[in-house]
Amino acid sequence: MPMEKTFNAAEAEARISKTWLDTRAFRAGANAKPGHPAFSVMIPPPNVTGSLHMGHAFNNTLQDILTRWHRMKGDDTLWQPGTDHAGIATQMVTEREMAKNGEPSRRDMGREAFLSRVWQQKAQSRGTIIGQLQRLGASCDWDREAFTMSGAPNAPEGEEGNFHDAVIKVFVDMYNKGLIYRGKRLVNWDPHFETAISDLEVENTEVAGHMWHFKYRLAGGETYEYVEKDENGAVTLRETRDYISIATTRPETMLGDGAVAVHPSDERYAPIVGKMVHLPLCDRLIPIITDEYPDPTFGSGAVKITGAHDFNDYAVAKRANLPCYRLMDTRAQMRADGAPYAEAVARAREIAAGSPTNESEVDSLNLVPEKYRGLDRFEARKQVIADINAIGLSVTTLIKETDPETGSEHLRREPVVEAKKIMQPFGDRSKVVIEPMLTDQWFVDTAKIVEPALDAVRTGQTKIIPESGEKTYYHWLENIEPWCISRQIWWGHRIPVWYGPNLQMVEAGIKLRAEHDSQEKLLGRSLTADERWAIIDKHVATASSVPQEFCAENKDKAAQLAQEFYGTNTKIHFQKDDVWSLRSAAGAFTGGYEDGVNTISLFRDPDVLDTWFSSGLWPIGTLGWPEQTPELQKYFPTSTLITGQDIIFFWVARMMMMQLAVVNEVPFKTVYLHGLVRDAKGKKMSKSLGNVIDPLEIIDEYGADALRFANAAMASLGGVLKLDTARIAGYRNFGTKLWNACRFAEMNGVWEGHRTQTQPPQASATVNKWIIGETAKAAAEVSEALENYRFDQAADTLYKFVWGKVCDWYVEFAKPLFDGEQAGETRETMAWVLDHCMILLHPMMPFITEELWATTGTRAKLMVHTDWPELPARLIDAPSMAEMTWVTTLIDDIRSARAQVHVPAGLKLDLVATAMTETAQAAWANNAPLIQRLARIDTLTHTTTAPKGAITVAAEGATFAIPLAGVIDIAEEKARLQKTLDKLAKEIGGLNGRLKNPAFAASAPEEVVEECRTNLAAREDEAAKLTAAMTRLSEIG
RNA sequence: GGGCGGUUAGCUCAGCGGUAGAGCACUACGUUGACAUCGUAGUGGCCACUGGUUCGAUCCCAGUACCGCCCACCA
Repeated sequence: MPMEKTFNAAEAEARISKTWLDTRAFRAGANAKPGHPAFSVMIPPPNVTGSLHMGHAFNNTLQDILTRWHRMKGDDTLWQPGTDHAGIATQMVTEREMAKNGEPSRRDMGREAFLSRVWQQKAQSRGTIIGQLQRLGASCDWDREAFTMSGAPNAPEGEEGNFHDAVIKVFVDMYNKGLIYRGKRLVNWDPHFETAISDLEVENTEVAGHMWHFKYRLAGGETYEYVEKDENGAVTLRETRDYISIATTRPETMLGDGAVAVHPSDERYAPIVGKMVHLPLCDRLIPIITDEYPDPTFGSGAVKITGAHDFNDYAVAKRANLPCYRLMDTRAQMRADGAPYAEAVARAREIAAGSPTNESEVDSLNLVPEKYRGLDRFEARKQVIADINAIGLSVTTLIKETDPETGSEHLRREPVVEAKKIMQPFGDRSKVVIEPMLTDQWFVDTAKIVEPALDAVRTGQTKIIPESGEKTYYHWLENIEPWCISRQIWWGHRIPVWYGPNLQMVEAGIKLRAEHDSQEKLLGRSLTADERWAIIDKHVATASSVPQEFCAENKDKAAQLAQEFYGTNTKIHFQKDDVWSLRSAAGAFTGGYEDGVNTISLFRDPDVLDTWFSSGLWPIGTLGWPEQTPELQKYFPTSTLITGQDIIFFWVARMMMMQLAVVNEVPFKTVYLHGLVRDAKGKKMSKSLGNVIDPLEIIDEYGADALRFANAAMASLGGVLKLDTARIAGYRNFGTKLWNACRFAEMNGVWEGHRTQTQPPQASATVNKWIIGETAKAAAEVSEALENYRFDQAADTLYKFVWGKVCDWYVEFAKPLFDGEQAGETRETMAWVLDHCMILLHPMMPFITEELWATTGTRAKLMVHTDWPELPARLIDAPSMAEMTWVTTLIDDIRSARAQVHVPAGLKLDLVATAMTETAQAAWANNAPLIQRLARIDTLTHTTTAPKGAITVAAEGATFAIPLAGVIDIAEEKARLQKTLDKLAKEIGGLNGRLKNPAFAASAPEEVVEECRTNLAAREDEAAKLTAAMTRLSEIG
């Protein structure tokens, strides 16, 4: 059956993909040759509920090109696929889906039920992205598909695997090595998802904000002389003040202020440092303290310090040992819990006066006055401002107003509110304003594991390309902050830590148990819950609030650790999962108590790990670690990681740190970083802009190969990736071009009885020798480009070779040859050349090449397993190359000359040679039919004198004339010649200028000088010929 | 504020010491033994600006302007 005119991608891709999958063509080690190295790539796992976007398409195309290339080379190749459980994102997607379906909410169904619901969601979505990757042609070993939550305790059937075990083991190991710790820190809190997030998950965005100025009055009605001076020390303002002025962009946080800070060098406030001020709206006094943090030149120079809701203030509060009062709940509403305000503030005053306290008590005190309790933080802000304005504690300014009716002017006082651009933190997922929040969280002590990760890149053990990526990497790692890894969500790896009472609490527990029992005996009844809690609180308050941690792989091991810790005289009991607090932990003492054996209650930490903690273990986790699997032996460290530069910190740096910390090896030898795929204009693709290009639609329209080739072509190192559909269409056309060259070959019997040949035929015709050489050249260039991750150069080379050399010239040259003596050799050559086009293109365009491969000959193996060529340089035959350059240049020149003087394209002309060197004559003789055909020349005659009324074409070693007396417009031909002469003159001028400069001859390398001379001679020769032609034309007209 | 990149044909980009290239777009012609998803020919550039190094700079260095991206705690 003859070939169709075009490749039917829609039909063929599915069929070919099935063949690959059915034959397990992508399995690890497929096509591996003995003695060849391993080549392994870890896919950046897409979110399990995600779908393929252009970034994936780009990223995976590059991985696939490398993988297919190495597989063809015979390397032991593994491309490890899989998906990420993507904690917050997946939980969000599932909850949204549940809401849509009218299912009960997450909290209503409870943790266990919700988790199985997420697993269900995962099962549903998983096929989507995997199928989409397969449509792209991704040659992953699909039998090895991994999942970052596989083997989790609640995983359903079919989700076995040990990724979860690996994650937990790493946590436990790192914990035991002191690399992971828990602490109450100020963290970024996402009020929408009600979880902590890491620094990296915060997006700082500039928004329009306001700055308000408040007065905090000095206690006891004290006053001071407030003096401002200019830079020369001259007094510019002097007044008696009974207040200090502070500025804030977040007025609602003033309710939690612990102090006002000024710079120690700030003379304006020197008289009042150490004095107390009234905190407006609150019955509290706070001190004026000094700290290096306030900038005397900014605002009033005085800063309110709210330790629990601002990162800078927190640092100041720590230095000054100020209590940090938390004002908001997990949803960033003003707290409504705890004791009434009057009670809380009374206790706060005691604490301020020096009464002993601890972190947990401070945290439990709700210092939000009743009227603000339960308000959203932004609502509270409005209220606070209004209330401060009302009591006259805003800094005001005088405004002159004109009464529109009477025209009379009067002055009015108005609070100063500055409009100001402020940087505001937003959650990268939730897009809500992030609240610094003082909570207990788990951290990786990154400072302790960062050095090996830095060294690995510094020493070149791991190479990052482009090189600028290394600078970014260093910059971040050298300034690394502790990594908050606990998340207050449900979908994820639960932190393997159980809490029990610390020894102080055990002691307190024994005491409270005694009190509890004696009370009951005294009253002769059971205590009420309130009575019981009162006892508990009394005893717990004096104990350290830090719980005893038991970090272990599982419950049993935790129990074992606990038993060892508390001694045999205790009974270990696990509290229900979802509730935990130290208060209730202590409360457990009032529960099971039998025969002098204390019941110790353990609670498992309800939090889960940051998704990036588990994906940080992707390289070893997917290979079966902690088992020492053969795959781990063979494929780790992996060869190349290809990923977006946007996750260099999230993922790359953390993989480096974690792999080094866990197995003391780098996870990969090379990291290839690429930018974000943007639209043709360079804009970010976004739904709101409506410029999103869906890779699947592109595949439907142009085929996967076109998209892939476009991706490769735009993958220049470090550049911005602008995707233009016009370009994709162009590469689809490129595929068609190759297709039709093969179709042409088919029509000419090239494929008859063809079997794959690694070595080219012994060619006698220059054209065949030439194209064999061009093929060898292209193959070498493509290999080199891929070696250097220059996908763009590989694509460019192939495009130019296949279209510009094979199709434009070789196919045309072959046409006359098929009729001659060298027909057989030419058929063989063409088959070999086209085979190599397919092979070299296969990593980039796998579908069309696999299809052509099957269509065009008898093949021992699928294209996907065909050997990558290593063609010896001797195939590049210099004389043939030179001769064909002469031929193609001559054809180009004749065509150009004809077109410029408007000779009809179809008209065959005679050619007259007025001068020809031996080389030129040989070149002509060898290729006459080719030239005649392509330049539309009838005959070649030789004369010594050029005919009059002819156009002239100068070639190397020859001058040709095309007699056109009466046909051509003399003026037009003169113009044409003049144009060429002008160009030559410019070149000659340049070359001459250089050669005549003595410094040039003295300093430039010999070969450059020589090349200049040769060039000049050639140009001058050509110019002479054309000048002569010009003269002849002038003689006529 | 700190860091990293970019500025080359109308558009999107290569090139990065020897005097500028591709694709697309555009113009003219064209069914020449595969291909109109095509062919042939052509138009189009003080390679951002200013200095410096060099025999020679689009390319190296310094500065300027503009444009991106990343990081950052000015209340």
